[in-house]
Amino acid sequence: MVATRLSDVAARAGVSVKTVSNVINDYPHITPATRAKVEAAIAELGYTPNVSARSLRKGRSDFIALAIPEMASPYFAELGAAISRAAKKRGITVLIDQTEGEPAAEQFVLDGMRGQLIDGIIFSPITTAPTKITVADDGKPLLLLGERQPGGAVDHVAVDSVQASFDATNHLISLGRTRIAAVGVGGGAGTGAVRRKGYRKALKAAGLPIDPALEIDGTGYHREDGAAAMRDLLALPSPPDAVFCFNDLLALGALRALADAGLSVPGDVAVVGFDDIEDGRYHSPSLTTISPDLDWLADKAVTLLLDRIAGTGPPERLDLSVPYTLQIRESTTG
Amino acid sequence: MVATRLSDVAARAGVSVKTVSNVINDYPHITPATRAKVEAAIAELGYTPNVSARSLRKGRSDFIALAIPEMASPYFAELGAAISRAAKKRGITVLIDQTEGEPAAEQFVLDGMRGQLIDGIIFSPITTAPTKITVADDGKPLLLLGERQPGGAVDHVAVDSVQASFDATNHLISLGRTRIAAVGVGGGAGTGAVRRKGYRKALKAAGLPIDPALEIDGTGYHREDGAAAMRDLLALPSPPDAVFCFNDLLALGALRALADAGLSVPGDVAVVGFDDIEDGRYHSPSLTTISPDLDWLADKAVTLLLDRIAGTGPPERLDLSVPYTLQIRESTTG
DNA sequence: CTGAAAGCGCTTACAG
DNA sequence: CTGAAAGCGCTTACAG
Repeated sequence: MVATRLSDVAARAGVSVKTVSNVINDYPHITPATRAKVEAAIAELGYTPNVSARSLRKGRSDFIALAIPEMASPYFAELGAAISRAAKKRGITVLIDQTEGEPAAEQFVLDGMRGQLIDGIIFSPITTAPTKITVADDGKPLLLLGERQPGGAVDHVAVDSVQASFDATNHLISLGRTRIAAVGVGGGAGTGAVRRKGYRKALKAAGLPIDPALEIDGTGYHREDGAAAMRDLLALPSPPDAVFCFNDLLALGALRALADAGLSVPGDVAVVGFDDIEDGRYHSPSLTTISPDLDWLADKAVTLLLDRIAGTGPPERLDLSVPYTLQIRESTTG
Repeated sequence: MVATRLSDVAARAGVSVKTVSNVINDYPHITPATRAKVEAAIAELGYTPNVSARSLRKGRSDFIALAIPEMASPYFAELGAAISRAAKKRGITVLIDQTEGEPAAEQFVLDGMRGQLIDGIIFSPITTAPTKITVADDGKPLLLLGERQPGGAVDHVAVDSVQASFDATNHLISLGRTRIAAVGVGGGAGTGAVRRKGYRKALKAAGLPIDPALEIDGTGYHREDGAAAMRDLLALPSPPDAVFCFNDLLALGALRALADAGLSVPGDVAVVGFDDIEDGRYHSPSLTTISPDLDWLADKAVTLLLDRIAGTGPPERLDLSVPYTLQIRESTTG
């Protein structure tokens, strides 16, 4: 596009290209006078560096990829916004890649997205089992979001889902509920299994029975899955008096099904979600949910990935636990 | 990263680099035998082209930017997903840039996002007035989403907001409502003004009075703005019996405020939105709204922008009108 | 502190 | 149909 090159700036400022490059890259040992001359020339010519040339030479693009199942899903949209913001602060651009949960797309990510102009990858898998995740030796730095891979070789940043699910279930128990359903046990990449673990743990701790009829698959984690799950639960001989949905979309779908059935929330059935997306906060009734600190997550994930890219990260793989709170709202306390 | 270069492939296949390049770029006049040899070498070495080098040489990156106010807002998240998908089909990668409605960020976009590795820009402004939008002569191709700029020099793809707002308001009139409020008249980049135009037009056509007290600013277009607007409307000496909100988030906020006030929808107040985001479809009551065809929008926007980049677009600036439907749901018909 | 030159990995005229 | 070579615009040893 613009024809201005580094050498044009150098000519105009009366210095060598090396000097201009030094100024642009903020290297030391430039006299203020030289710097001023160069900066004036840059301004006059409206020069901007050619990113392709720089990447080619340096072997770094200052781009990272964020691979998520779908950006239109509110949790991932909010996550993407947080990560983009955190990266921008560090001069890094985020490329968002939608895998749509397709195994081939997820494998492409695990293979380092070869040919893509990126220095590293933040990946939220949904199809690939955590145990299947390994990094190629010649691959780009990879950081995983979501459920943990015990003993894996990849950095992780995630909420402690077992503990959070225990807390969510326990909240329902503390309200005196005894038939507590779980929706989303079939969730991908280990999510369903891990959250069910916390759910069952809370039931056991309270001396409540575990009833497989109350554990619903809910694969897909969308509103329609939550609504369908709730309809199934209401059709049971003895329906639940509370539901822990493994994400907020499932919970919002469940609330819709409860409204359709003419039941009151939390009077007849209390509902808890997971994620704290904005929809849930404004919904009527507002949704009790697990609220992870997305800004914390984004900051740590970007920082750690950039450390890996720079080769300055710790020698061992890291497993960071995202702070969260249980937000108690109308769907459990009226 | 990977050390394999074009010349390595050429050496392995026993041909020149030119031939390998020809195979990769699908140029004609390659014998099937040569092609097979080259493809075998590529597969054996796991070769992938270096994108920086290619961009530097060709002066094209096959990246386009999508500049939107915020990707966590459901409408923009859904728009971003649709545009990413449409671009991917054509081998183009979309870079999402969040302006957060900041004037400086929007100006940066209008200046062609200099220094960014992109061939063109799809831009949804929110702060910059449509009349202020012009393109630099040396700038990259730019395509605008949102309200029209009459007589401007930039391609546009947008819903006919006047007509759509007329339809939405008319739907409320046809239900016998007579005090119809409008929320969002202060919306950025002309949106509020244009939608109010359609709203007023419908009132006039029906012989209903225009009451400025029923036109609420609603700037921000988020749920909280809709809730605040609704509370203001309910505090009027004679509150409205219907509300046309200029986007779905405003409408969802209004529904929340109506629920808090113990009013029934649509019994006491009917509500219409604009955008057809997924939240509205599952909300209880589900939201009557204007539903633009986002896949149509994404396809046309990407195609037209790529034509501009290639220099094959029509000589005149284009103004494409996105098909839409009025989705009638519970918030107006119970 | 600065200059001249090589080279990152491609694509593309230019010859053959 | 293929080969040898130039050049896209940077950064970075290497000299001075």
